[in-house]
Amino acid sequence: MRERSRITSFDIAHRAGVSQSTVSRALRGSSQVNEETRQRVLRAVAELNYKVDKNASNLRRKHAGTLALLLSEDPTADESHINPFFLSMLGAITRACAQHDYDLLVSFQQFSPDWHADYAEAHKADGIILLGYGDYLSYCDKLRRLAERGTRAVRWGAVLPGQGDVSIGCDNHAGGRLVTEHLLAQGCRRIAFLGDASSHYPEFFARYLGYAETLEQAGITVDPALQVDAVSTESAGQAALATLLARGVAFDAVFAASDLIAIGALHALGAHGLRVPADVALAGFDDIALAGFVNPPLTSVLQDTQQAGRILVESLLRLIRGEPVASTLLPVTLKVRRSSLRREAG
Amino acid sequence: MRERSRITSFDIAHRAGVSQSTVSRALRGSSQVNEETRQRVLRAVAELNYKVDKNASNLRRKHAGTLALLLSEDPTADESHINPFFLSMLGAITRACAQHDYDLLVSFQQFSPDWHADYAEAHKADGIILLGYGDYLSYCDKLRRLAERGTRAVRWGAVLPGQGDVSIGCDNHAGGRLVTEHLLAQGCRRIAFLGDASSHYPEFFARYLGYAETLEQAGITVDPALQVDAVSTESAGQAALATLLARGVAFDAVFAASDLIAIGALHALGAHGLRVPADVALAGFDDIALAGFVNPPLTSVLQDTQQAGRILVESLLRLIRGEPVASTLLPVTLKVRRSSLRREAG
DNA sequence: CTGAAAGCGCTTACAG
DNA sequence: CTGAAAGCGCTTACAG
Repeated sequence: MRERSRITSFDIAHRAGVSQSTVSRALRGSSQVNEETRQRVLRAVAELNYKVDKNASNLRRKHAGTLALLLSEDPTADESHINPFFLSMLGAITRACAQHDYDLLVSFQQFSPDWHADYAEAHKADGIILLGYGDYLSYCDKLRRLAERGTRAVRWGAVLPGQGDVSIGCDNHAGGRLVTEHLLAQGCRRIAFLGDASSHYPEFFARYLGYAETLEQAGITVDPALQVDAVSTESAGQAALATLLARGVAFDAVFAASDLIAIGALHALGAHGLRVPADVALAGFDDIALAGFVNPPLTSVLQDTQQAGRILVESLLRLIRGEPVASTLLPVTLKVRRSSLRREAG
Repeated sequence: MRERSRITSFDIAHRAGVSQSTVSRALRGSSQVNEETRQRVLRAVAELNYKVDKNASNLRRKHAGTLALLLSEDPTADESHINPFFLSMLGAITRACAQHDYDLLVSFQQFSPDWHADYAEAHKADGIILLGYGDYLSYCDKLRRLAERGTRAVRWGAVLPGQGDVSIGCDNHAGGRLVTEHLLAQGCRRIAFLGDASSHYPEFFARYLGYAETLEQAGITVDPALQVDAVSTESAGQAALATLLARGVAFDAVFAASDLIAIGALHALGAHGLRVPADVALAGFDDIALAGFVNPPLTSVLQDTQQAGRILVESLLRLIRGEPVASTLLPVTLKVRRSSLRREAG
């Protein structure tokens, strides 16, 4: 495959006038090597443009030096339209991996149904990061199987009490409250919720619970007719809003469980001649880049993906080192934009 | 790191009652192994849930079984806001790698300036895929250095005559023509171009040349005051449109060199009280998912990312096998949406 | 068709 | 502080 004969640690040893073991020690930063010797080795390495062979090193150390990222999106989602929220996470995870000198292997679940076997067990990766809004219950037993086999895994998602796994997630419940309180403060009283609200989608469900709780505390009865299921895509958002309209119930605000749903809803509202925010206030969740660029700009809940990515990687590395790791619940921030400002837009 | 002792090919050999070499042969699909023996091996593999150790296999075969994807965005781009166009490519590339049984290592250039050394030379990957709108001239010599060291690389980008490398790109020139012809057909005569138009950004430049050529063939003189530099971000698009307005030149259409630029421009137009398409027709390039969801929906040029990803991977694999590989120029399609329809919207 | 053996390029006890 | 040697788990000539 590679025609020019490889430079190995023996070549370095020869050039530096030391043994191959010393080269290895010098390069791995062993403290028990003379500083002058180390410098000689480092010079030879630079001159010959040598790089340690990862396969050999990893084989010997029984360590892959690699984390695998498994992204499982809703089956309904078109693979070419991955949720931008995940892209943002991917960037953060990639960066965190690089900082810890780990490689990142990326895989999309749709393409490899047998991922639990493919990955961690092939010893390609020391651990895996699970990302995705897939049905939670449906992969609970996959998670269990992974754990049984000693595979280290962390996941982005709902942080639920009594979970055996390590989850990093944002405070969806608080996010649901923030949005709902804001909409109430704008004078809205009939607030629709677009998004699945069941234990199959615990993140959406927590947002829904925050919404429902806030309404009740404000003395407003939660109307089931105002909730419509939707997975996190624009088309699901469009469809959900159409369903809502078809029900003929009155509503003065829409709280979409994700920005993609909100953008779909925005589209559908416009198509039905409803103005945002004048007729209907609208808010989403995730604060994807796009949220600030739709018209009107979309009120949303910011999750700090940079921090999330870092914590996912660091938690996994701790797990790999056998250290105790707890789940983490990250705070959220409400980003108010024009889509929900009825007072000004009146 | 991994407490439970690993299952190796020796365990399989023992259980199947054959030698370890036979296990290896059976698993690599060697034709010189008895079908019955192979079945016995396969059964033992299934029972013990064995997986070939990639590190050992790759070390022995001098083969990484991995491709590296290097994404280099504009330095100005916020890392959390990667161009969705690239996400779409990433999906396609991941899928193509999986189909060819290669792993994909992902890296973002901002995080590792010395990528040319880090990657291919560390023998982590058999070859690399370069993705990104970075300054072309500035990495021409990086490309040359990679080639000198025998690194296999393919890139997504402009396909220029006389390039020594393997590039896969879309027909940007044709795309520029399509957009411009369409805007002319809508009755526009003063069409601005937002995007860098120099050899530093050959893709944008090709789009610009298609634009300029079409105008001239229509008897319209290209006015340099109507071109404003912009890299591919929303904020650059906003800034470019502000610059255009500040120049005080009249324009009835904007052709943005990318959808992100177009969306930034759309934002800025709205802020200045200019209606799209009534006052200004607008078109972008890339046809990202978002293009259909902004208001009004954005006319754009579709590049087939699924096909592009597949061809990038297949070209690289051919290069790795030492087969001759040519650059590929992919066709584009104009997607007309409301943002450019002045006739109807007039 | 199958087995015994060498070796891929490292890391790390073990002995000095 | 340094070297000689074993061995990580495979693949693949080599010999039958």
